[in-house]
Amino acid sequence: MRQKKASRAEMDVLREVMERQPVTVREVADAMAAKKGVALTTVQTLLGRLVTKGLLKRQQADGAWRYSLTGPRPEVERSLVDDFVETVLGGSLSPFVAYLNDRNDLKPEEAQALRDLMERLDKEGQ
Amino acid sequence: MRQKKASRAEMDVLREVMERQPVTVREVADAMAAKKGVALTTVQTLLGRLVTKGLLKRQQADGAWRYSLTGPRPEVERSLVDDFVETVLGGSLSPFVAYLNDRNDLKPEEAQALRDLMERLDKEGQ
DNA sequence: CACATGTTACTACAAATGTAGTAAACATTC
DNA sequence: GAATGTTTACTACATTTGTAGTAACATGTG
Repeated sequence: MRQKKASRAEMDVLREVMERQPVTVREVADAMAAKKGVALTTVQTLLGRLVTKGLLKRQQADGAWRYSLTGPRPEVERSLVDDFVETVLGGSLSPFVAYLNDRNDLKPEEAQALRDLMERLDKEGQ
Repeated sequence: MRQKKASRAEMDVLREVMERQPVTVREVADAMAAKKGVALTTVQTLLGRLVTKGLLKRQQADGAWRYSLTGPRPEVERSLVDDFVETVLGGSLSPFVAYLNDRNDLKPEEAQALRDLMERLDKEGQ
């Protein structure tokens, strides 16, 4: 089930939602205001478009809509990576590996996760 | 020097260029025709936009323009990944790790590269 | 050289995106 | 319950993106 793609601006709010769901328009706007001044109504529009695209849903909660992901977060994130690797890298992971190699601030859990993956790959025998 | 971003359609041709540079409009169009029917002039427009955005440059070669990356490929790819991790994943790599975990068709070199990275991380301590 | 063919430059235009204003609906407070 | 603040629904509009047509220019070929 290929997910409809979010635009770049939409991604910004999608990320906020992922991190605080279920969240209100204002909360997202405030969170974003920190880095970048964007009007409340702009956020509202973006959230609406994300709902239309099926990435978000919203439910009423004490007099205001609260937005949240339609699916489990890990799956959504996964499909984002999936799309990126496919459309941008053309399926090749080497650029990603190169990137990781240049980046030395991996969080311990992340490093651990990668380590686990390697182990699994080894067990599976290439 | 934050690179101007390529749109999705532009990415398609950018990838072709990366793989065959320096390449002509027709070559890119032909290569793409395989998967997706797109007019020669469309490719031309896209290439032009990529030049404008500073991602590609072109030089005359026996009567036809040949397009190629303005910078070294690894660097371009890296900045693509960089941008993705930043704007889409918000800097977190866990989603990527999750993705890798679900994907079991890593090429041996890629798996090896990841393994090398882990080693380096281990050596670096923490 | 007149024509067929390939190459490039412009132009076009609908759809998607980025950004936001305005006004109607509610809720809150003297 | 009139004034005020908050939330939501619509509408708007300039850019950017996706896609391509047309015309001008160059070039190889009888």
